[in-house]
Amino acid sequence: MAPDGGDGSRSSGASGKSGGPSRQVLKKGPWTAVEDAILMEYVKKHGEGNWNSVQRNSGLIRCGKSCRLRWANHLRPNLKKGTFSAEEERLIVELHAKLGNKWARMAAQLPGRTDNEIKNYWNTRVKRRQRAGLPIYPADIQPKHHQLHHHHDQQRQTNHRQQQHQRQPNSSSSSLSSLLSSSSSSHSQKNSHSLTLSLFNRINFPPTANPPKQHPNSSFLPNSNPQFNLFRDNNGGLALSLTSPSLPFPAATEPWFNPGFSSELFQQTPSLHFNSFRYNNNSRSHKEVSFYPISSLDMGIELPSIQSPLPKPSPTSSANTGSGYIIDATSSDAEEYEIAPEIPLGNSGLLEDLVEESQALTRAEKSKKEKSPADNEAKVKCVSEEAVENLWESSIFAPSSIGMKRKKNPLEEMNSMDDDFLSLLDSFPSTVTPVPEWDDKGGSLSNGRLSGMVTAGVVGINSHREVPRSPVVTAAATPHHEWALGSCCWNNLPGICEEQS
DNA sequence: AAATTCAACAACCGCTGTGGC
DNA sequence: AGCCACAGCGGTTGTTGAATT
Repeated sequence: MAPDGGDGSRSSGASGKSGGPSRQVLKKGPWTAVEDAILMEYVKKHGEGNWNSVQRNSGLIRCGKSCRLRWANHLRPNLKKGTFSAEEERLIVELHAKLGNKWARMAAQLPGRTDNEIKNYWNTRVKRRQRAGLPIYPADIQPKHHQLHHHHDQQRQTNHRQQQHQRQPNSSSSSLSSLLSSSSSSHSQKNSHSLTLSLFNRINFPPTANPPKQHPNSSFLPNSNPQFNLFRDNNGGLALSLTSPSLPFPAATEPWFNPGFSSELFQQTPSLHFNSFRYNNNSRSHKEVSFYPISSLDMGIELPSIQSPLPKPSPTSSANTGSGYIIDATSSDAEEYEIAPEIPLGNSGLLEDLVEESQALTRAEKSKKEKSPADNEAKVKCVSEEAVENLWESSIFAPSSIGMKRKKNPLEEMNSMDDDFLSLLDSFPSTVTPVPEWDDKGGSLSNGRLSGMVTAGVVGINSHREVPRSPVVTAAATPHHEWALGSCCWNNLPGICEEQS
């Protein structure tokens, strides 16, 4: 094994076990705007991959792993930021029921979303529901991944956790979600008929004025929800899109909106029309959540999270059901996915459930040795399910954007910034290397703005270092966007920025 | 107003899988 | 086959701001 791949991400800060070209102490912690700019510049010039060479060639004092993560989670085009839509949440729940803690695979089904994002969302959601005494999955979704084709993975993860426990006896590890995903419980099953809250309470979607964009290579799936469309692509994969581009950007009036970076983007591209959703958070009653599209110009405030805390169950109403919520599972979109509870399993994360599964595993091991016919049958089932799943996972097209969240501007970081920056400037290659194809198409974050920004930083606006970059509009937001982008193919990107016409 | 709690997010860590040599 | 470097994944932790007490 190659722990950390020698990418120097270990705490000591030495850059790699081989010593490497430099034994510089690698920077950790939050990324700065300057670092982001450099990384984006680098990726634009050299493309993705070779993350370990980023440090060598760009002067970034970051390990390759960190660079990859930063790129994947924040800088790459087509990233969708902001709160998850109800539909996305629904999808996440369904996918989790199906896949377990396979965040990356789930992310592949959620255009513009990262595994980290989904993971974070899930963990907090699980925590919240746990605290509220609610089952993890809504009544109409039952996990089925546990005893099927992911057993191996979970076994591996379990081993992994055990190892970590051995290494870190004090670690509280065993996260809730991993616990959940690795445990099949009967809890949810028990509650499946008494469950009174669906996470997806009634959501009112008004008809949109804009006709849905349709993937040219996809077939449009009928969907009762006028704001969301499901597509089945050529590969049989499913994808979700909004009928109008949803760019959860802040308005230019947001305090963290960096006007010098790309607010002009908004001004210069009148053709872009951003919609978002206003969340009518009747949070106290949680009876109804309504969305309606609004202009980005109307987005003066951060959208409240739909992941808002669940109300405390009233003592009276929660007596029997564990919660006092009114179920209103009107979402019909899930029909497209149909997570059928072939093996009805719950998933509450309760210890007893873990024990149960452990016993079940033991039994399974036994029967395995006996090579029962049922075992073979199960294997066949596994294979076929995997085949279906492979079909499922092939959809990728992601109209979205980079949306950056607020950042802080800690003074201490300001102090270190100059040093960082100077060293970066010293080592940043000045030669211009060929720009990937996609750079030509969209323009020029790099050679225009970014360089300018870096330069500007030199002459004195480095105090904006922590000012987050404004979101970068992708071609997805433009009417003539090539839809079949694919979140994995960056060699043919339509430009990170389209601000220049 | 201060302290506390919590949700959301960003980033790191440790591990596995894979491909090249 | 073994080693190494790298990419990627999943779990965990730390930080921050908002909400609550």
